[in-house]
Amino acid sequence: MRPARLTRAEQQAQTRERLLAAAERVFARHGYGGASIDLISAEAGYSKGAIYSNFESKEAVFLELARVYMGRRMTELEHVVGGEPSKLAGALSQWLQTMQVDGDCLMLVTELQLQARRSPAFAEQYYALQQKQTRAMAAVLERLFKALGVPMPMDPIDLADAMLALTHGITLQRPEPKSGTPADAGRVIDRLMKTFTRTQMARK
Amino acid sequence: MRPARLTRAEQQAQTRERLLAAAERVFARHGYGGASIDLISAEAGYSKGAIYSNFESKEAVFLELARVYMGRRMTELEHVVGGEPSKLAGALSQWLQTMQVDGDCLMLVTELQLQARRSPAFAEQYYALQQKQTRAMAAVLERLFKALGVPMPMDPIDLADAMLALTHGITLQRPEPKSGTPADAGRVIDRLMKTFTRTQMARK
Amino acid sequence: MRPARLTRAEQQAQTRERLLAAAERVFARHGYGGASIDLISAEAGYSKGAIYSNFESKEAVFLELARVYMGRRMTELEHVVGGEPSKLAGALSQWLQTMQVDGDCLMLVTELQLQARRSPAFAEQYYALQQKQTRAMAAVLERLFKALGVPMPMDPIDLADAMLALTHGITLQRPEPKSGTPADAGRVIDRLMKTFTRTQMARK
Amino acid sequence: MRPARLTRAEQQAQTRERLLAAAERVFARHGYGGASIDLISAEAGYSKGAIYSNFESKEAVFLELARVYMGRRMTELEHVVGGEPSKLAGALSQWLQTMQVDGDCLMLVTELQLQARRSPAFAEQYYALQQKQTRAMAAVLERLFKALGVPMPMDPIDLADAMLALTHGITLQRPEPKSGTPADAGRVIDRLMKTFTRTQMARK
DNA sequence: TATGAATGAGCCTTCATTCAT
DNA sequence: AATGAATGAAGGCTCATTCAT
Repeated sequence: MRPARLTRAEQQAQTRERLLAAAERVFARHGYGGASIDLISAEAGYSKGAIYSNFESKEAVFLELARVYMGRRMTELEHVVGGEPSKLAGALSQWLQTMQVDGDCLMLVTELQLQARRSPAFAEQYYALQQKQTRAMAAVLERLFKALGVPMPMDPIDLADAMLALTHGITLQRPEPKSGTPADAGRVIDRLMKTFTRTQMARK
Repeated sequence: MRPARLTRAEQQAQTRERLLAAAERVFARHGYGGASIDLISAEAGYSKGAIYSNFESKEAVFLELARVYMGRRMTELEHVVGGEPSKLAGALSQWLQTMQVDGDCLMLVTELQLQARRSPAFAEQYYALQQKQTRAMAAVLERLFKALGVPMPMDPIDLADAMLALTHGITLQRPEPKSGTPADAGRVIDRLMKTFTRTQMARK
Repeated sequence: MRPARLTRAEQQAQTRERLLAAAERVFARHGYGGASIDLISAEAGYSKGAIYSNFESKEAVFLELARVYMGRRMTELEHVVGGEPSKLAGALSQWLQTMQVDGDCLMLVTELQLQARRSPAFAEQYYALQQKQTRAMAAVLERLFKALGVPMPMDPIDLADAMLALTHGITLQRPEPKSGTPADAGRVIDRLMKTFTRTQMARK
Repeated sequence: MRPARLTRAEQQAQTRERLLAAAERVFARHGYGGASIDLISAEAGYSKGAIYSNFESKEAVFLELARVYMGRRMTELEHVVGGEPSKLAGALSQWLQTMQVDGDCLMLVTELQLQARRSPAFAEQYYALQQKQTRAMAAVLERLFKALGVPMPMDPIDLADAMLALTHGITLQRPEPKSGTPADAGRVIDRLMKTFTRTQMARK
């Protein structure tokens, strides 16, 4: 049987993961500039040094976080694509809403995008990840419109881009919904989506 | 006759304006946290102290900048509303494109929105300004759809919100267009706009 | 008749006096380091510039203040010396108590003494003024003991020195008396004084 | 066996002590306001940051210094109380003279007292320490008078207060004795002390 | 590997001082 | 003479990073 004690490698992996999870919360809450190494390591229950044992620098933590976070979102999105056609619209809406429900998530993405605008090195990595996401989203939309028997109103990639931008943009430009209040932004997005599909049908 | 030398009040007004202009560039380039008082004053050609002769604090500079910047955008938008109906669509598109052409503008707005999420005091002031903008935008859209004889696909305020969010979001999520390259994002927005109006007409 | 308007010279003298009075309050309240030129001039109802029109520098204001303040105390003390012998003890006690009643006065004297320890230039001026004060005090004591028919327990200058030091020291080392509460320090000083005179009488 | 190298805790304790020793010198020389963190850390041979690794803030350094310094004086005083009765007067005189010999000590105490007048938080801590000192001093005086068979001329606490105030006050109001010159103030204090005790005996 | 004391660059802010008005 | 905008040198403090333990 596996011993209760973790091996060295597992230990370190665990530390790394905890640090990244803490970094996600702290970067989201305080932004890149406002997040200090001290804050992050304390949030993870470690000392400053632990970060430097696992990452090159503060920026490296951020970069790795970008990879991990975007990867997670991608995985979720792939589940949506692979799901049942009848549940596509709902699952998509759900996926999009995450950003509105989870304020941390919004702030984190915004910080990533700002960083990409500022650091070319970071940009290269980040835009590649984002492009993958857009493509996956486009695939979802294609399946969705096909399932509805409605022609797409524009290039799928452009539409995917627009949907992602809209979701992010509308959430960012509104006050954080008070807990308990339903995120109003979701309603607008859904409404827009329906407009597309319904009016298209009407067209025929 | 007016003296060649500026009066003291004029002098100070000039300094203030130059500082704000510099602040706009620096905040946009480095973000709120990354913009230092030193950087801003140097960019304006003054010493650090000049800022504190004209503003209460760094945050006060940022707040004033928000007011001035949003005010400018509002004035432009009001010109669009007041313009000739036939040129409405073009003028609107133009107005929206500013954000894509001017990277500074984008970064600044993003910083404003982030700050609003972080500082309740700032939020209060900022969201009020933004709401005014949304309303003006809604008025433009109403005039536009009426001129085209097309019913609006949704509540004008929601649509205005969506258009603004989309413009901002799509620009932020794309790499900064290399100078010379046309901003690709504009194409998507225009395409979306046309989809709305054309399909609606088809509906009849 | 004298015109209501002051002459130039009178105007300036008035400004100077007001500035010094303000300086006294502000230096006392905030100490030399904590008193800013802005604070002083504002307290006097003028702008910063007024100070530099009337004094060389911040230190010059302090120096002049020392002269004016010590001069005032000397004048008061001379009134005590010149007064009626029977009222000598009371008047002296009164004079000493000023320091305990007026917290500002205490802080100011302390600041002067500290400055004298730090700046040799200042020291030269200050100790001369203080010596005059001590001599005057010694004269008062001599008259007092003679009036009481009691021999002085020690050299008059030494005793004067001791009394002044005691008054200052005991006030400084106690918490500021809450307004309304009688200054407790006065009691100790009077007690000490009586001890001297009474016990001396008993000696005979 | 103990390693030649200090353990980490010992290292830090050493740093802390050196910083405090440096702070004592610098605060004494320049006063609270004039002592900068830079100056203190440089005097100790460390960088600015070392102070913030060991103390909360500048005021915390000062407060800790007050504790350490007053503690040291208390310990010395307790040795005086516990000493042989016959040597009491001499030891006491010695203890009091420290303030006159050590200019730094004087300035430091004065700064402490000023700070207590300005900061209520500091006051609370400081006056408690001072009260302990006064009580110890009162105990010394009681033993002294008893050993001499002389009744105390007033309440022991009041007399202790007066002696401490006198010592401090007389030193502060005199020019710093040139090195080599005997501190003249000591003579006055001893003379005063003798007056008390001798005259009291005469009384009988 | 993880710790955390120490470093030192950099930040926001204050303030004595200057000088054109 | 008085004003107050602008200067520029500090000052207290934060924080990414290093390194001995």
